[in-house]
Amino acid sequence: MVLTTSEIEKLLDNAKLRHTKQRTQLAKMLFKAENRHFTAEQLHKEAQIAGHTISLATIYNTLHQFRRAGLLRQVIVEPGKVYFDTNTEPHHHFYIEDDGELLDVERNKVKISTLPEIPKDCNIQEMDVIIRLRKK
Amino acid sequence: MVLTTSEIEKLLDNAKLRHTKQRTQLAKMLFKAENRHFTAEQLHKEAQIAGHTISLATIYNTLHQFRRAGLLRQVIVEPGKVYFDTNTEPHHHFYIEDDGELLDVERNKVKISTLPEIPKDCNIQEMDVIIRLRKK
DNA sequence: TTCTCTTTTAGAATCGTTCTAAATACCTTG
DNA sequence: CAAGGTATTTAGAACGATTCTAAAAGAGAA
Repeated sequence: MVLTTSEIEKLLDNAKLRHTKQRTQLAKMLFKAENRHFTAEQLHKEAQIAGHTISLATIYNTLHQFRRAGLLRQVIVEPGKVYFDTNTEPHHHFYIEDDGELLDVERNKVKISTLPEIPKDCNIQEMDVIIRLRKK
Repeated sequence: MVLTTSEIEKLLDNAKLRHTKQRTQLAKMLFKAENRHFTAEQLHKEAQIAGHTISLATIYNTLHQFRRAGLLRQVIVEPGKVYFDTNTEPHHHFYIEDDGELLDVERNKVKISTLPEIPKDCNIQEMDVIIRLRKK
């Protein structure tokens, strides 16, 4: 299931971003029924294969704009590389170290029953659980 | 409490690493009673302030050797920067985003009662819990 | 000592990402 | 529709952390 043009327009409007060719193309690639994990470079390659001309700088700009608009989330599992995730619900990850693949773990699949005491001058911003896997 | 020279020698022997001036200096800086979190650059500055002449390349080499020997662990919480941790026991972290500080959370302070099903061709390598904090 | 192998080093190279400044696109308003 | 002003895109330079390279220095054995 791919978003229709008017759904994309609504999405960009909500994010207070102008409708441009590049943003529309990227939104169409990203926001489908299934959630996705990808890096900026991967998305750039994919866009080129799809025949879109879009610079890497624009990929980065757009991903950060989408992130600020709450449409994407960053996942940090490896030094020197940032993954983006279209699933913005609270949830966790499997990370398959052999091939750098990320998989979602639904929030309710990891039950955390005790939490440590938070330093008194701090608030919890987010909580990441990463289960690192290796292929047998 | 600082390790004695002979304790350092034992540590390097166990890691099957020759006793060199640089490795000894770094081991003395790192393995004290209290666990530490630091980046390669931070350690490099600290060594220079302590009056040791040691190149950044050697810092990196040595940290990776210590890690392979199980004396250190890497923590990945921020894009483009690797933290090292002298605490090699299974445990978790607070990460104070405002100033990039890492704090240990003892393993038993986070009780994980349910785990998701692991993909059948994989083994759990490690499990990281990072609680991201912001100062009020 | 001398020989060999390991370690250290400065500096170059690399990689993902961000920055810069110029070109282009978009959206008003006349 | 044209003009003007702002937003966006872009190529390429710059950046920061890390790794690599090749040469010099150090350690250990004979």
